[in-house]
Amino acid sequence: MPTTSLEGLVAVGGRPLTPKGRATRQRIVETASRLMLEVGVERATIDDIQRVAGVNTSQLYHYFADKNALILAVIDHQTQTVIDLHRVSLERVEGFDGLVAWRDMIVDVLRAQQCIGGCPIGSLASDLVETNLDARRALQASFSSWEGLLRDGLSTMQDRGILPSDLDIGRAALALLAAVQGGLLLSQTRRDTVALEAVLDNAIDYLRSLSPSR
Amino acid sequence: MPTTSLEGLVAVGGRPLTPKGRATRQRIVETASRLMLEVGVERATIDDIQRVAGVNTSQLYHYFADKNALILAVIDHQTQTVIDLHRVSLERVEGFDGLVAWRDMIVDVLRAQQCIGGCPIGSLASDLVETNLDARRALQASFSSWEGLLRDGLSTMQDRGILPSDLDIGRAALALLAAVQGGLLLSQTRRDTVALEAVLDNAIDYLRSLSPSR
DNA sequence: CCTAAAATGGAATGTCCACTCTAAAAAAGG
DNA sequence: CCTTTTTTAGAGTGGACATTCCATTTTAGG
Repeated sequence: MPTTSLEGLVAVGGRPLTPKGRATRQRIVETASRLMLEVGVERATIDDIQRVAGVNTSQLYHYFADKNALILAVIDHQTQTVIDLHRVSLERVEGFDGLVAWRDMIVDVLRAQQCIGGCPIGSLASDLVETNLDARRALQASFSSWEGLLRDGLSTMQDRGILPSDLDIGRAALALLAAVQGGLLLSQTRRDTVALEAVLDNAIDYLRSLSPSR
Repeated sequence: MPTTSLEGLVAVGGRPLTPKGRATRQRIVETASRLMLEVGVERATIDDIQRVAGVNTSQLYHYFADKNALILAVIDHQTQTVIDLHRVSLERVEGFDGLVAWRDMIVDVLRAQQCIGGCPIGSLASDLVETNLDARRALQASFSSWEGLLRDGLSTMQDRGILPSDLDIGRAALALLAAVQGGLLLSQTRRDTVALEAVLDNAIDYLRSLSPSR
């Protein structure tokens, strides 16, 4: 398995990184992440990434064996970004207010970027699932973590009696995640947040309809 | 506006098509549609499409000015396919049974293709929204038609008193469509239909929770 | 300091890919 | 039939793109 145990701490060939090297590598990954989100994985050229990141060919290939390795690093990076963002929002969820705040956060983020770009993980998934097995597996794991965050939030609500104890939390979390993905894709296409708002509101209202304490 | 008024009836330069020409054009569009769905728009090479469709370069460029024109034809074709499929399923919707049958149809189709490929329109959208304005507009229209089909179904239910008269049908239709898209993307990534089933079931159950007659 | 390793520089290579061009075969239609 | 249009043939082109290679500069650590 070509897994990097410690992220971003080695270059090609397992060579260690100096602070400077780590910074360069980081800059490449961040630039690649942005470009791949903006124009897709295929259209984000190595040349483009080089130019925007301000590095040259050797630097890029010093830190990544090939474009595929860079793609996998981008997946890790975007997963980290999304998970961090949603963790702070979801770990405070103790009731429907928290869930609504989470919904608002997602909508606000999309609006802030003018409905451009969609989901950092979802768009990678769309680009890569059918043509890159390693990527598909990594993205599956990303979705899993994200789903886990949601499950934890719902679980807290369940413990507090806000959701029925016989509710299948895992399934509900998966449905919420799907709602986010679909809402983002539609909103990205339509360039307005209505679709995202509608699907998330309905998903949350559905849970509300199950709530015993209401 | 570069709209083709009558689909598939002219070659480049507005030339009319003989039956033979129409067949060739059709074969190209169908092959391109399949390949673009399977490997994405970028990776579906003109060469690949030629080889699989059994045509040569001249034939392809006789019917399509460039790859972009082919892409737009593929969008039209896939839209037609999806709309036709969902119309037969949705125009019978008069109650929740019909909605559930529609859900089952979507799940069955995905299962039949082993969760490979995702949504013919959704994956085009993901590939093209950020880099191809004409495509984005066309796909926006595709989603709109699809949404209209759903709205009609919900409207029938509303007329029959199965859904409350004050329900925002448009918003509900949009949410359902988003659920389909998100469910398909997740299921495609996970290679199982659970995500699609979960999000659609919840979306339908939400509508059920609003139903006066129940 | 001095040496080994890491980081940077950038030209060069070969493949892939969308698209063009010239020409011939087939079909329409008067 | 004979002319015009449509369809098929397929070699060729120029650019884009991922990757390689050789060389120099910078940093780490004893």
